[in-house]
Amino acid sequence: MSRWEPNARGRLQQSAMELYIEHGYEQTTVAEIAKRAGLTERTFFRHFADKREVLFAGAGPLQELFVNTVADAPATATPMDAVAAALDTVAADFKGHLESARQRQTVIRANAELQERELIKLATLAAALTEALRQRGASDLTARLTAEAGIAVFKIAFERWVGDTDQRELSQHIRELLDELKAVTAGG
Amino acid sequence: MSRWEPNARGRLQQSAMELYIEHGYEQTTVAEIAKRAGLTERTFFRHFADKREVLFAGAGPLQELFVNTVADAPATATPMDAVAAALDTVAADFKGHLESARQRQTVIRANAELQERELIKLATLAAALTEALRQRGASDLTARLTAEAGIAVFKIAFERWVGDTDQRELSQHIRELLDELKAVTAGG
DNA sequence: CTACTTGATGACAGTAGCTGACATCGGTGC
DNA sequence: GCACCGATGTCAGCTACTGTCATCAAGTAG
Repeated sequence: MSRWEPNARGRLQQSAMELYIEHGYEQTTVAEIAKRAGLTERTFFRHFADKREVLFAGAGPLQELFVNTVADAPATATPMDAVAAALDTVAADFKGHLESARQRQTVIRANAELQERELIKLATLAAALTEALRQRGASDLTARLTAEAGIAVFKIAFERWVGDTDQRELSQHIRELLDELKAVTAGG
Repeated sequence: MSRWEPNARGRLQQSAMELYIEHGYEQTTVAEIAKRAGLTERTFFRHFADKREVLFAGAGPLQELFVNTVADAPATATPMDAVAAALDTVAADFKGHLESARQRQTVIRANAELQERELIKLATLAAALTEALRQRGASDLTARLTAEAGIAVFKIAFERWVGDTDQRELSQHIRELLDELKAVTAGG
């Protein structure tokens, strides 16, 4: 028998999410999160860099999925094609997790610090996408802009997905946004 | 004669900038900034919501300039045309301030908290742009996406402007990015 | 001229996020 | 059996940030 309960990190994530929902992010102290998880405040900070980071554990895997899909796209695909393929893959990955996504977004939308953290996660994702596109031979300029446009599409599609009351899938929102992007930039 | 030296806010901004450059953002305490400005820590927090905000006083006027230019664009202009016009106006406004922009970006790039704050300022700007485009009659979807694309162009152009060693103007970078955006979304 | 109000600042105490240093003690390898 | 490792606890401390009350020049009313 081991000295401690297993999965301290997971318990901290769950406790944090519960408390952020119950009382709000600002009203929750790290000490409370740790206590609910059966740990101390100091241990919280060994697992997560700060009070915000505990909500963003999924960012790493999401970025991997994005980057791998771009890397695996056929060599003939344009940069935007490769990004579109990644968006499809990611949309499939979110399928069935609408409710948890909604809860998380509700917490984040209620607090500016959390929005900041989400934005920098998306910016990091865009940087990783940029690098993946460069690996495929795109120019710096093309890679950077395509990545930013792709992330913009993802961000807006995601917001609409969790905000909508109808039954549209994330992948449908993404397709709509990609079409709209083409339309919006076509003129002139 | 008045009771205190005038322009406390400006003195705080200048002191903060100097100290962030001299010793770095993290190594600077708010008490030090206030002391250099001849004030107390408490007064710093009456002028700025937090230690980061003192670097972003220009965000408000910038947003106004963006929004007003979009609003004043001819009724026949497409949403992207209106945003392009705003980008031109903003580029003209930055002309001649390359060195101060560089200093500021150097400080921001060295610290994650400051990058987060910059990102949320850009997101707020995108939201304001979205609203301005909606006022012109654009749909929610079009307005949102055009605003985000425009801000992406601005962000990348600005980075290249302050990062480049050559003599290209911000407006040239913006034109190049707008062309590239069209090219990148045209395919398929 | 006096009294009252206003507004920017100072003084001070307190909370909470976050860090460094050291102790603890099951599990693991030799 | 012993040394080491790694996850956790304990504790002291710094600093960002807030609430509250005091201060006092300048403006305003009468």
